[in-house]
Amino acid sequence: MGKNNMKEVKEITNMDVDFAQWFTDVCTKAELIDYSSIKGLYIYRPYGYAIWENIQKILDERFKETGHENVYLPMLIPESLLKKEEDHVEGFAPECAWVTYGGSNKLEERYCIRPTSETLFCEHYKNIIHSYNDLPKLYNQWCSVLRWEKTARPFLRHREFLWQEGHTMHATSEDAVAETHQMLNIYADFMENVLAMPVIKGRKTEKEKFKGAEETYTVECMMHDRKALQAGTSHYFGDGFAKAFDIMYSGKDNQLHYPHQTSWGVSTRLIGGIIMTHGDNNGLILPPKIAPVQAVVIPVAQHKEGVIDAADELVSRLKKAGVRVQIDTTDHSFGWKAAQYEMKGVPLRVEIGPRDISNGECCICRRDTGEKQTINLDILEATVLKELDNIHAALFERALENRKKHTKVCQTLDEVKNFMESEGGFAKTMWCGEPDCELKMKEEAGVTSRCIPLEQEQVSDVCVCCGKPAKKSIYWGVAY
RNA sequence: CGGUGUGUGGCUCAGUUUGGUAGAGCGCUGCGUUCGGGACGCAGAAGCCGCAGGUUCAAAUCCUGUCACACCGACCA
Repeated sequence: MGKNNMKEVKEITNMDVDFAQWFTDVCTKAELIDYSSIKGLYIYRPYGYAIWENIQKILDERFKETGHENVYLPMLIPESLLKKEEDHVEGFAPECAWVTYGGSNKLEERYCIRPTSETLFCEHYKNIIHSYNDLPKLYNQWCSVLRWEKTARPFLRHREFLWQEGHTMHATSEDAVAETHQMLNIYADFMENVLAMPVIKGRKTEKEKFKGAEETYTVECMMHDRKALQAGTSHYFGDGFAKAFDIMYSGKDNQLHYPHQTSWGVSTRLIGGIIMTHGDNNGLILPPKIAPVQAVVIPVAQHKEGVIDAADELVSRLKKAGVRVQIDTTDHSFGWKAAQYEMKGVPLRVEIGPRDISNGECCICRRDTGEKQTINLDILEATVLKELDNIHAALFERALENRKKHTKVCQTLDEVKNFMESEGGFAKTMWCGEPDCELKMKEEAGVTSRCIPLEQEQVSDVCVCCGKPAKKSIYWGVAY
């Protein structure tokens, strides 16, 4: 192992100085995103979109393995349809964008550009669910949705963003609850084992749950700056929507029943999570499993006889081994290329120059640690594959360390306040369950409840806020 | 939606106070020398000064309006 030869990139803001600026610098300089002429509507550039495609590919496989089918529903929702479920419309109406003209004619009824598709799925389900034989319906849709947010940030808060939304209908509440948990677990597994982002699985409080849901489950992640990111959600709806939309099926008992519903989703916000979990002052660091380019081959002194050929040989060998690999034969200097691919977070850099060629070697450099090793060409594929695994493990470990280091068990509100003011992170406490206490935590300590973790731990006997007996443990933090 | 700040070649900005030929660095293109951590020389291209009105002989500069972006709040995947 060689020494760390990386040097800090000048063009991006230091993350310890201004994390928000560092984040936007990475988004634009790593060529993930560009601004469009409308606020909150961003252009996903090829490199950024490729990350999303890799996320899609892996998640889509897992959805299909668990029996889900992809569908596509319209992008416009008639106002009357959106209004059918009261809580739901109350939650989304303030941020809807409306289509009011068709050509040059004003429409009889205005259409909302979907902010989410529960209502459309319900309208459709009403048509196709009649019998217990029609259940379950396990549908998923990959699409974009529109929410007219007041503020916008790349990946974290778009007005239009890409996501998947699963919408399922089940004969019994038990089945629906099981589905809700199954999908939460798929998300958690995906985030940890593919994105190398450690998650806390939990349930949202009444205040934080999705409008119209009976229960909202969440996977919460801690970013490098110790703020929380809700990385995915899974909702159990009970039969509320079914009742509002009059969806019924005949059971084996020849009686009419309401089906029970779920929905679950993750969005391109995950990319924001990846950036803020793994990135450093040299730019992006991509988890190998979703990196569009897993290894970049850089020929050194490429004008010299045989160098490009030797580099091409490495590329085709790695391709054959299943590695997503690229070569850079542009005229930029070696140093420029090294910095460039660090900025873009490519997990491994493979260097080969005249000296290596005569020794039958090449040099491999890890993005996450900067460690370099010179290896015999015989073990090229094995080393690259092994190092990609090592990088994944190291990224996960580092993120987990960060979360552990900045999670504190607190007994009193003052303790939470001090913790948030001094270092910040997740405060783990007991909570009595009263909304008033939750509100007070926000007012006094500036934190919102992140989740009631599924893995409960009795860290005290009384509520952190009011001091009354409490049975639930809960995480608090500042959220994105 | 409130507070603050900013809009000038692709990027970072100077020029605005005091109106008078559109500037610099980086990047880009070409040629040559370089090539194991952001190389160098020479030559070149590139701007309706965010947008719309107004004042003036004359506006990047003054006035009015508007749009966008950034940060901080309130709201949110």
